[in-house]
Formats: sequence, structure tokens, C-alpha cells
Amino acid sequence: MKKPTISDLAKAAGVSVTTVSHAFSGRRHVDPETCKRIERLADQLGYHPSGMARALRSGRTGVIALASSMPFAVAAGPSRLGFLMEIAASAAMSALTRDLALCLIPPHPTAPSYGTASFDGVILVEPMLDDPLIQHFEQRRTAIVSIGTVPGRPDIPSIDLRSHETACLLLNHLAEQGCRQIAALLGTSPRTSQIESADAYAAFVAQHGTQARLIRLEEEDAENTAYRQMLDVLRTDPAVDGVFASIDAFATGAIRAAHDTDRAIPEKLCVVTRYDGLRAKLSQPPLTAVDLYLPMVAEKAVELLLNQIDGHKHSVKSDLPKLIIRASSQKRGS
Amino acid sequence: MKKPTISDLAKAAGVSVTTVSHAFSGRRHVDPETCKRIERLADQLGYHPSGMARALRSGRTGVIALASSMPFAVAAGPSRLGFLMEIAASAAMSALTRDLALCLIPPHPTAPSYGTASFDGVILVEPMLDDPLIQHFEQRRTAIVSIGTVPGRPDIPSIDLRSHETACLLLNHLAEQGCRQIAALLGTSPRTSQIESADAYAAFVAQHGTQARLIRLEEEDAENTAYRQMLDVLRTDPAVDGVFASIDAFATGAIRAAHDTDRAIPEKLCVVTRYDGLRAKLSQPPLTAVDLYLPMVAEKAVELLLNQIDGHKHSVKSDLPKLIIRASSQKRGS
DNA sequence: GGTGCGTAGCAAAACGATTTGCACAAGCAA
DNA sequence: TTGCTTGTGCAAATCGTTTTGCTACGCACC
Repeated sequence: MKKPTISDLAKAAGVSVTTVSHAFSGRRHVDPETCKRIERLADQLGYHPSGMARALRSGRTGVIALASSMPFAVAAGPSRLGFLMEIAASAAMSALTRDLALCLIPPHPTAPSYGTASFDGVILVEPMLDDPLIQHFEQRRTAIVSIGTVPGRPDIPSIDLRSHETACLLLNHLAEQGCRQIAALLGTSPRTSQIESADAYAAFVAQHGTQARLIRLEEEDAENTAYRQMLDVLRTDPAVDGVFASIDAFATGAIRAAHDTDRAIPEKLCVVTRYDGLRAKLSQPPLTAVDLYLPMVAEKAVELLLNQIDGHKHSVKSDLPKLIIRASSQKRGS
Repeated sequence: MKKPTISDLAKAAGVSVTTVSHAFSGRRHVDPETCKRIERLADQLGYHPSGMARALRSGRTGVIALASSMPFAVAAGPSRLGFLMEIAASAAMSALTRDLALCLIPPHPTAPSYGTASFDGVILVEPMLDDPLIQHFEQRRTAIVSIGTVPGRPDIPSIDLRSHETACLLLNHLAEQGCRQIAALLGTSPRTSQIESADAYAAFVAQHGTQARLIRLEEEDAENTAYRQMLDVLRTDPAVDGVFASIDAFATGAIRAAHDTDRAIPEKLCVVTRYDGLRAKLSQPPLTAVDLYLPMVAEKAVELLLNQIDGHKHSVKSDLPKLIIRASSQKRGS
């Protein structure tokens, strides 16, 4: 009835546990004859080695975690979909091909109690400045890598999301489309993506000698917040002819606002955003966005984390993001 | 440098490991004075109990898994989003409030090697008839619950997704909208949702005395497959005025086909689908679909799994799904 | 007959917690 | 004095592996 252990199996096969262990791991030679017998009996008894015992002995659980301190509602979008989940799905695949399992650990209100589970390492998605998750895992001596650099912590290995380049791509594209008065909708949280977007925007307006219209928005209920703000902006500041949104839901909110104030897109107002998710693709009109190569980023993060766990300090660089031009900013003839 | 263990802490505090253990667990009384001292020292040394050791001793890892034997591309949609990920996000939340972590285990091509990680239990999403995952976890004596009943295995505890009722809701809605010649686009896999949809459809056409048009489609590259099939159907069978799609991507494929054959939606052709995900919501026109209450389903699945792990045979019932009528089937004035 | 070497196997010590049974007080009643 | 309880603490067993050191045998080579 109970699960057979290695010593049950050893007893049944008339050998010692050592021999059974070696038979499976191949760390030492055991007689092929004996090997066969052990395997046959293992099958018969339904023996499977205990992951917990193995973990204790080897110090490896075979589990890595994926965490984001962003509220789930934001990270995963209104329908629990989006950025984080796209990374999660890719990372889970990458992890499994390396015989690892991927744990999803959401930011719980009453955290950091974070259960009893222990991980070999953790991938943090766009952590903030002084993110409590970092403190949590550093205390536990858990290997950390980050997707997106960590503000103020260049020592933490990360996959650079190239947010500066991304912002430049989008802003230059707007300029090429003839936009002169560009508003930026950025989140308030101190994450690299927002910081670099703000920097790029500041540099852009300085270079073009145009007026800065930097609008900081809370990321909760992003679409509605952006909608209300943009309604206001479009009414009081009719010169605005471009919107650079750092979060896809900001962009769709802006589109709704444009619609309600009778601004034709893209003729009167171009809207572009950063993350090319389902939201951007299915928006009406579809949103110009940037392919961040998230599956590749996730794959590299897993790779980097494994190096980190093994103590190698190997560094990993990610490819440059690529602009995907769609109807929300593509003017005729250009 | 190394992580302090319980005996390091005991030594530092001048007590035995037993006392330290009790101080934290509260399983026996220890002097409040001693308690304070231990806690202070634990903080100072940065002591955190090892999850692995605890798991070995207690037989609980504190980790549950979420698995689907559906290819990820299908379960999660073309952009790695959708049904499975929505469940995953909700389940992760529910799990954490119970001090559990949720592991995502994708169906790997070279499975079932499934790493070394061990789980207290597993939630299977819409398993098929004779699903290899079931065999895998039963062999390991891992507690199983299923989202959607398991065909041929009424003994496995599950959250019934009410696919029969869902299909009826959709078919009756189409009938009310005046559709007489309804085609059904169903997947080929032997999952309860497809089986019950087929049954409901058969009963429906029998009752209404209309012609059955049951089209079975592979779930790989669902949208394109459905698009091509429906193109064919709409050309050769112009009487068709309704489409019942069991998978959201089938529905969007059908919409594209309707568009390319100049069928106005919903006037000439009504399209409805089952899962009310982002795809259905953002489709043009938006798709009539069914709210399956996935967050609630995920929550109940976690609850059921915990009961299962503890040996309680508590059963859980899910609420009835609710129809969400949208433009893809809503005719004027009705 | 010593020396060296390859093969096959075992016993025991980790890994780091939890839990059980026991010990030694002090306090109080009979 | 004995008996009983309550408070406090410890030593040792346990969970199921992996890994290290050791034995023992057989065979060949100087």
C-alpha cells in the first residue's frame, strides 16, 4: 500500500541500498545482470525515488520559481493574461527541457510568508527599486536572476530588456510618421522599463526641441486610468498627435479616449506601445508595438539562472527588440 | 558563508535542536525567555528552516502541480496565453493563500521524464481518455484532481466544467437568434468537453429535426484549420447560418472565413464559442461566449486537491456557466 | 609470493529538520 | 517520605536518498 522505498527494493533484490542507488545513477559500475534484476523489480513494485530525499541529500530541489512583485492584475492583465504569463509559459518549457519544474509565486498580500517550498533559484520579472522579493530571496541565499535589470543593483545578473532601445524605436517611429507633439504614458513604479522609457523620452524631447508631456499613471486598472487621463489631455491639449504608452493597457485606454474625442487613428493621433501581446495585436486598430522576444528572454533567464546556481558567473545578453508597425501608427503612403 | 542550520542556531543559543524546533513550531511549550533569545539569534544569523529537510520528514513538499496534456500551443493559444494560463494564474493565487506553491508542468515532447521534483498533488486540466499523465501520477501515488471530468474515470475527483450545459446554452441561444442550420466545430481529442459538446449537439439536431453538420478539427494551428474548413463549408453549404465552436480559435477562424465569403455577422451567420477569453472578447466582432468562472474553478480545484491530499473525500461542485451574448450572434431587436 | 589492478558489493555517514520518550526540577498534597 | 503534576529541556530515532571508504575476490605480472 505504502510507497516502496529504496531499501524495500534492495531487500527484494537481495542487494544493498548502495547497489540499487548505483544501479540507477550509474555513478559506479554494477553487474549488468544485477542491474536488470533491480530494474525489473523496481517496475514490479512501482518504485520511484523520492524527490524529497534526493533534494535533501543533493541540496537541489529541481524547482525554480518565477515571481513578480507587480500586482498580478497588472502583470497578467485584466483576464490574467499577458506579459508575465507569456514569460511563465516559455520559462516552464525551458525549465522542463533541463529537468526542472517552474513554480509560479504570485505576490501575496500577506507575503512574505511564502510557504515552505524551497527553490534552487528564482527568476524575478521586472523587479522594482528595493523590491522586497530581492531581500527575501537574498536572505535565503537563493540564486536570483532578473528579467529586466534591477534598478540600483547592477550586481544581480539579469536579462536586459533593452527598454531604452525599445523606447527609442517607438519614439523615432512616431517622429518618422510626422508626430511632433508626443505624450508619454508611463507607469509610476520604479522599474527599469519605466525609468529608461522616461530617460529616452526626456532625451527625445530635448533633441527635437518639443514640449515634454510626461504623464505618470498608476498601473492598477491601467486601461481606465489611461482612458480618463487621455480624455483630459486630448481636450485640453489638442496639439498632441502621438502617444507613447509604456504599458499595453495604457495604449488601449488612449485609443478609447481618442475614439470618444473623435480623433482618427492614425491620421490625427498615432498610438504606440511597448509589449506586443495579444492586447496589442487584437486592439482596434491593431497597435504598433515591439517584439521583445519574450520566449527567448525566458529561455535565457533559465539558462542564466542555472549558471548562477552552479556558481558560474556566465553572463547572457539578449537580442535587440524589434519594432512591429501596425495600423495604430502607420499613416498612408509611408 | 554557508546557510546556518538548526543545530548552528541551537549551539549559538546554548540549547538543543529540539528546543529550537519547538520554539518555532509551538508544538510544545518553551520558556518565553528562551523563545525570544532563539528568535533574536535566528534573525541575526539569518536562519531559515530548510524546506527540503522539512519535506522529507513531514512527507509534504508544499508544492502542487498544474499540468495539461494538451500541447501548450493549444492550451495556451498562439501567443502562449489563454485557457490554461488563466487557470494557472488563478490557481497560483489560491495555492499561495494556502501556503502552497504552484508548479507549471508542460507536456514535454520527451516526457514523462518529469524531472526530479515531487509534488503533494497535481491538478490536471481537461485530461483525455487514457491520458498518460494520469498513469504517470497514479504510479507515483500522487493525489490527482481534474478540471473537467476524466472520460472513463469517474473515480478521479474533478471539477465538472459543465460542458453539456455550456453547449446547450450556446445552441439554444443560436436557435433563439433564428439559426436553423448550425454547424459544429469540435476538436478531435477525447476530452469531456468535446465529448459532451458532441452529445449536446447530436441531441439538439435530433430535437430540432435539422441536419447535423459536425466538423471535427485538429487542435494544432486551430485558427487556420478552422478557417480553411469553414471556407469550404460556407461555399458548398450556403444554408449554414450558425456556427458553434468548441474552441475560441475555431470561432475566430470561422469569422475570418465568413468575412472572406461575404457573410455578414451576425445577420447571415451567427458564431458562438465556449471559452470567454481575451480572444473572444477582443475578436471583431466580439464573440458570444460562456463565462466558465475559471478563477472559481481553479480555486475549487485547489481546495479539492487539498482535501484529496489529506484523505478527505470531500466533493466539490462548480456553479453553472453563464452565457455572455456579444455582437457575433446578437441580431438587431432581439 | 608480493604487488597491482579491476570488478562487485556493503556498511555507515551524511543531508536538516520533526517527533517521541525520557529526565530533572520545583511545587504541592497526602 | 512518597506520589503526582507541571514546566523545561535533551538525546536519539526517523524520513529516503547519495556518497565515501572499505572489503574481498580473482587474475596477471614481475
